[in-house]
Amino acid sequence: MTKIGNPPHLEAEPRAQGKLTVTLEMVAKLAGVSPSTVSRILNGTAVVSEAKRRAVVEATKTLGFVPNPLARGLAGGRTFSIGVVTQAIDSPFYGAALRGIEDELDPAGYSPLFMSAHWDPATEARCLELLKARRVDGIVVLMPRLSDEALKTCAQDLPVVVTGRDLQAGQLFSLTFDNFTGALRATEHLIALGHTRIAFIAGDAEHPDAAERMRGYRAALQAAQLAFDPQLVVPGKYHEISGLEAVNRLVAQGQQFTALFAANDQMAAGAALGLFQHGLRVPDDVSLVGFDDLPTSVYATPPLSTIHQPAYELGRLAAASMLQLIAGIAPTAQLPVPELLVRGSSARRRTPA
Amino acid sequence: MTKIGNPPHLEAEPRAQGKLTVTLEMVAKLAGVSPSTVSRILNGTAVVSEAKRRAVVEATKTLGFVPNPLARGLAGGRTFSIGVVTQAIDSPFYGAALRGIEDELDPAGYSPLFMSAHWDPATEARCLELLKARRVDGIVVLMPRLSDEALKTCAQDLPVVVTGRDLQAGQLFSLTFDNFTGALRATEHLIALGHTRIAFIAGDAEHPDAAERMRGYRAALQAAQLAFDPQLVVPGKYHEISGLEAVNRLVAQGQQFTALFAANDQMAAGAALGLFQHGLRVPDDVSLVGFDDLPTSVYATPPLSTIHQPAYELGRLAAASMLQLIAGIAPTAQLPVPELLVRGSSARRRTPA
DNA sequence: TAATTCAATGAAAGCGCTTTCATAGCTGCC
DNA sequence: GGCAGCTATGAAAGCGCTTTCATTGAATTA
Repeated sequence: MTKIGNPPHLEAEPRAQGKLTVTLEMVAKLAGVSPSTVSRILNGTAVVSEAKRRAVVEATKTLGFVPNPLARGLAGGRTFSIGVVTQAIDSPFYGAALRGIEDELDPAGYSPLFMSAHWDPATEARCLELLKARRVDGIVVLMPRLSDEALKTCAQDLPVVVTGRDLQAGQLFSLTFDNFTGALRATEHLIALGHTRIAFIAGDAEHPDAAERMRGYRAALQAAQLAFDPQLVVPGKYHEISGLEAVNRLVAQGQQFTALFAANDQMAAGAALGLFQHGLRVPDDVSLVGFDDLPTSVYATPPLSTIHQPAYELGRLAAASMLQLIAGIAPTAQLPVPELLVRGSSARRRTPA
Repeated sequence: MTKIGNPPHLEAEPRAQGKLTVTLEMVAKLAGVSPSTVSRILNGTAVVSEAKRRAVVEATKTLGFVPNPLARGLAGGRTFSIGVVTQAIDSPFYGAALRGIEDELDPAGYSPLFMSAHWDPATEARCLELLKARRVDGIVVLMPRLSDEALKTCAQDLPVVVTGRDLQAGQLFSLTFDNFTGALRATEHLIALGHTRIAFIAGDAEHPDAAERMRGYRAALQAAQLAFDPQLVVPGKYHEISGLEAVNRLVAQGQQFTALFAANDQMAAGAALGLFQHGLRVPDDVSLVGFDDLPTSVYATPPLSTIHQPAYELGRLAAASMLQLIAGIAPTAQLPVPELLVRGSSARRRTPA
C-alpha cells in the first residue's frame, strides 16, 4: 500500500521517518476511549466528561496527532476550505484582497483555495466547477465576469460571496464599492482645481464598476455645468498599456486637456508614462488622478492622487461574510465610502484653458 | 446526514438541486462494470478492454461524473495538489511566479495550494505543517527563510522544490537565479556609462540573494578598479520605503553620486521618489538601475533600467520540477541567465564627478 | 489434449474520520 | 420503588475512492 510520504519510486532514498501517520483511532486507544468520543471532543459536537476530555487532549499531544482534512471532508461533508476566484493572481490589487481573505480565514480554521480566472467567463466557470469538485465549503468570487444568473445558480449549491456586483440571494452575498461616488469625487477634485478640460480614460464597459466610474465622471462634469466632450473620453482595459495608448491617442488627436482622470491606477501609470514621453509634465502641464490606490501608486513620481479602494479590507470583509453565511448568519458587511487621496500628481491649473 | 450543498441551517432556502452527487459506483453500475474497473480507467492503472472503456466513458458523460478529490486522496494517498509557500502573496514579483506555477500545474491535473509566510520562518514552518496535514503531494517554497536543515527534513516526507537557495537532496530540488552576475551586469552598465560614484541600496543581508547582489556590485567595481566606498552603500529591506529612506540618507549625508543601483525594483521605485523629492532628475542627475524587472517598472517615469528576473518562468520551472520529482525523475531545470534591460532611467554621466 | 501462464475483471478491504443509533447508567417524580 | 426522561459513551455504518487479492476464461506450451 502506497503510504503518503513513501512514494514507491523513491524507495531508494533513505527515509528516517517512522511516523506512520497518527490517526484518531490511535489517540482513542491511548486515551482509553472510543473514536467517536475523540471526534466529539475534536469538533465540540457533544458534551464529554472532563476526565475523558483531558485524557484525549493529552493523548493528542503525546502522539502529535493532526486530523486528516481529507478524511474529515469525506466523512463530514465539510472541508474547512473556501474557494477564492480572483481574476489575476498577479495583480497588485487582488494580491492585497487575497491577503485580507487569508488573514480573516486563518484564525477561523479555514483555508483559502485560490484560483485565477483571467477575466475569462469560461475559465471562471471552470474554476467554480473545480472548486465545487474539491468540496469547498463556500466560494468567494472577486469581480466575477459570469452572469448574475450563473452566480445565483452556483449559490444554490453552496454559499457564495461576490464583490463588485450588486446581487443578493439566499446563500449569495455581495459586497460593492461605490465606484460612482469615487469617480465623482475624483472628478470634482480636478474641477475644484480649476480644470475644465478633463480627459477620462475609461475602463472596459463590460465591467459594471467601469461603467459606474464613467457615470461618476459625467455626473461631476454635469454638476459643474461643464460640457461632456466624448472626444476626451478614451476607452481602456484597466492595464497600464491602455493608459499609455490613451494618452498617445489624445495627443495625436490634438485634444486640449489640463487634467486626466484614469479609471484605475494601472492605467494612470501608463498615462503618466505617455505624458512623460510627450514632454508633458505632471502635474505642471497635466493633473493626473487614478482610482484604486495601489500600493505602488504612492511611489510614483510624482505620487499619484487617487481614490482609495480598500482592497485588503475588501478581502477581509468578503471572507468574514462567507464565514457568516456558513454559520447561517445573514452578512451585513459594507465597504467604507470612497476616499480621495490628494498627492502630488494633481495641482491647480496653470496653463491657459 | 449532512449532504454537501445542503447545509441544515439553510434548509429554509428553496434548493432546486436533485443532483445528489454522482459517484464512481453509479458510473460503474450504468456502464455494467465493477467500480474497480471504472477506477482503473480513470487512472489508467491497468489495461481494460476497449468495449468497457467506451461504456465507462459514456456513462461518465451521461451522469456528469466528477471524481471526488477527497475520496481519491484518502484512498489513494495522492491528492494531486501541490503546496506553494510564498512570502507575500500580494507582491508583484511573487504574483507572477504563482501564475507560472498555476499555468504549469493545471494541464497536469494538479492544483496549487497557496499560502504566504510573510518572511517569517515560524509562519513558514506552520505553512509547511498545514500543507503536509492537507496531504499535498509536494511543496514548492519560494525564497524560503527556513534553515537548509529544516527544508531537508521536510523533504524527507515529500518532494520539495525551493527557489533562491542552492541545496540538493533526495527529494529536494532547488532553482537559483544568478544574482551575482545580475548585479555585476547592472553595475558594469553604470560604469560603462561613465559613472564612478555608484551608490547601492542593498537588500536584507539575511537573504542569500541580497548578499549575492551585493557581491556582484562590489565585483564590478573592483573589476573597473573603482574604490568601494561603504558610505555609498545603504541597507534596505526590499520594500519601496527602504529606497526612499536610502536616498534621504545619502542626500542628508551629502554623499556625491551620479548613479544608484537598487537591489530590487521596489526599492528603486522608492529611490526614484526620493530623488524626485530632492529635485534630482533621473537620469539627468542620477542614473537609476533596479533588479527584478517588475511588470510595473516599464511604466515608471522614466522607465526603469533593470535586471530581468524571470518570475513567471521561475514559477513554471519550479512547478515542472516538482512534477518531475513526483514522477521520480531527477529535475534538471535551470533559470536563464540574468539579462540587463536598458531603459530610460540610466544614461551617460553628465554631471562632473 | 492437458497443464500452465497470463490478461482482464470483480469482490472486498480499507483510507481516517463523522455521525446515526443503541445502550448503559442516572436523575427525578408520582 | 418503578418507570419516564436524560446524559454520556460506544459500536458500527458509511463518505467515495483505490488497491490488493482472487477468479475466470483465454492463450500458450509441451
